Amino acid sequence: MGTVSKALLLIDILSGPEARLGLTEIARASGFDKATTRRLLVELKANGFVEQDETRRDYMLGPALLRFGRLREARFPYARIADPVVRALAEATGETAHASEYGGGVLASIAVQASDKSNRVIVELGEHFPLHATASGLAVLSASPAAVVDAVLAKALARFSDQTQTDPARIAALVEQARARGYALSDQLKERGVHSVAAAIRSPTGLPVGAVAVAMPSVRATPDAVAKAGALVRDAAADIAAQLFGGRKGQA
Amino acid sequence: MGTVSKALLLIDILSGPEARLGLTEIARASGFDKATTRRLLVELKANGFVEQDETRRDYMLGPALLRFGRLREARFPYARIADPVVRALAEATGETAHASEYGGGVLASIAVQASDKSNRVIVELGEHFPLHATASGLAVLSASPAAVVDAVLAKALARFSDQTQTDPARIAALVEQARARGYALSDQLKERGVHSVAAAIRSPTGLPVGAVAVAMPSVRATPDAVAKAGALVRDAAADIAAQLFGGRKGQA
DNA sequence: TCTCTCCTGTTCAATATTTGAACCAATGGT
DNA sequence: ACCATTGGTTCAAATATTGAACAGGAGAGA
Repeated sequence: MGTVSKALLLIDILSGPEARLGLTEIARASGFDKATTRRLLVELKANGFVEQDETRRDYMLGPALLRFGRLREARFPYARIADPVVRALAEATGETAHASEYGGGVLASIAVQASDKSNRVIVELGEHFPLHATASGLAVLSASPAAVVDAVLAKALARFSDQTQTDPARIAALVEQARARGYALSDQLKERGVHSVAAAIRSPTGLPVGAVAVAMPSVRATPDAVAKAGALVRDAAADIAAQLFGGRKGQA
Repeated sequence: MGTVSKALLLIDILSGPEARLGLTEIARASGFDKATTRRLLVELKANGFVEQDETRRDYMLGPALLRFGRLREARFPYARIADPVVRALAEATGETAHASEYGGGVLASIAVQASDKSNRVIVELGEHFPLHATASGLAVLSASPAAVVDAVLAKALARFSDQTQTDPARIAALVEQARARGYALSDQLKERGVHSVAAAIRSPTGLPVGAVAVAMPSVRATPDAVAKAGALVRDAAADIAAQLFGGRKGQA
């Protein structure tokens, strides 16, 4: 693992549920030595990627991330385009809808609109979606080259619920179904009681840049509701792709 | 210069005016060897901080930046708070207004509202403000400890216009005036014909987290207009600080 | 088609950086 | 007063980084 990846892992750790972490906590979470962790943090801090509280001495995400993030968004307006589509999707289905972006091997939510029902699925902004155990992940895999799918299924098959599939062949079958159907399903794969429907957002080259999904409590996941959501997420994905890549010069 | 800083410099380069750059261009811009540059890029790419076009082979800012930037913003909602204040400021003065964030030694714009006059000052989102030659920079220095001011004035004194001050003592005097006045002025320091007025946004510890500014063409920078803008930016800065740090547990 | 040029990407011995156990000082709880 | 835990520092040993030279491909021009 290169030094750069180590530093970026620290940023990842600071993106966890705890917004502010002390040196020792970060060292523990990363598995690096305290001295190493600190040197990395100091360097990240000097570049504005993390910020340190003057008095409490703990660390948090820095302002540079916002700056670069805004620039990225200005050049590739994923969130700006996905946001309204996600809101419309939540309104049309009455369920929680979200869009995620795929990059660097991770799929993470970038836009969320919660359902207004009292029994609803909660999705956090920035939350990671394991590729093998979420509808969004399966959708992304269904738009990825076979080599990538194989590589993913060869390793990361964490178990989240008693419904999580961990057999590569079974997951490959789910991916294949998703490809044929145009959208992916997750029937409580990651969490009991949650049923998700997702479609991949594809670049002009066909590769996935992310996914749009609707997540509903299993009790409301009737075949009809699922089919309706499936058609809607497929349209939403196509809509986002069209807006992202529509009138522009080629983007990957 | 540590490895991490080198990698982050590449991100900085990719934030330049050219959104997509090839390996050789990035190597040239950074001054690193081609092999080094590539290794860093590959590692950044594996973490989603840069993205590479599959066919053109050139590099651009990656999706992870947006993800972390949104998280940063969710935890420290600088842009969300600054945006409306900046818009109000632009409306009240009829001039271009902007807010910038300070971190990692750089001060960069994070919110901009252009004047609707035809003769107006243009400020780009993400644009850097040299600390010694802009009103925003002087405002930040005026809220910084003397040691920091000295360190800054000891090195970076680039010349931008024939009005740019490069004598540390002269700049220190401007900083002192800004401190006494509560806002800083830049009379064509960076660019001929541009007059700016800025106030620092201070955390509860007194340290600057950024600045708010109004930038007007010199022809409209009458003493009255400047004084009015000064009072407004001072209020705007206090407003933003109050909202940022108001009802919350201590933030740096 | 051949050649020339500029590009991305690779290799490996020389070199500079990173690493981590042991250390210090400070703080807070008992 | 003590112990446990924190942030931070040191320096020889271990490891990752460096960069000149190289390979292969794409495009331009003759």
